[in-house]
Amino acid sequence: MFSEEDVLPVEFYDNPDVVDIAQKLLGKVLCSMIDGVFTAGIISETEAYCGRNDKACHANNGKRTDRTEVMFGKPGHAYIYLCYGIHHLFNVVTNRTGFADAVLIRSILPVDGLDQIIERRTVKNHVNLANGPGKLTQALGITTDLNKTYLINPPVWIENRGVEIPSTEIAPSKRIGVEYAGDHAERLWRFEISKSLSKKLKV
DNA sequence: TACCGGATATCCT
DNA sequence: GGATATCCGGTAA
Repeated sequence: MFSEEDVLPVEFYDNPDVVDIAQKLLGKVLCSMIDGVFTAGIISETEAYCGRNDKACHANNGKRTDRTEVMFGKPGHAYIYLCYGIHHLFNVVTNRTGFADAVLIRSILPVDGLDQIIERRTVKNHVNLANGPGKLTQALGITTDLNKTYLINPPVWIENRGVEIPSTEIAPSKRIGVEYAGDHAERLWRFEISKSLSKKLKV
């Protein structure tokens, strides 16, 4: 359920270092309350996208379009867009107004509403329910309808439940699917909780 | 108007 | 493990 006490405040997102935020989001809990159904999962994989000098970012170097406009707005809002015409991908807008930084959530470990998550995910395999950017939005019932929503209250918000991820348990790597970004694709701006710790956090 | 993408399920060895 | 069909909105021409 939504808790004023645990929700991440906007100050968390109002930070000029998006790579730092991408790491700090690991261990936090992405929550949704949709059609009266509460579901949530521990964020276990993220990617940082910077609005300046980052060819992998949709809003790179002031590229303002209808789609990217939300990234130039206030931190703590959701940037959700359709990928491959099928998948709804969820990002958190960070940094102050005018700076189009965002963190893509790539994977969560389901912790609340497992039955509803299984119901939403129309697949036979119930093992890897939310280990992908398109899978986790389906698991939590998040669609592009929720683009631009403010993530400090329902229907979608992020909580700090006190799970600390030591830096030694964070594995950096290259971002996925951004080959078109040339040399910027080489940056290690993808962050995952180590396999061993993920296992312990799994419900 | 035309191309292509911050991906995934399923089937195959 | 690897290959493959799949969907449609954004973007630039």
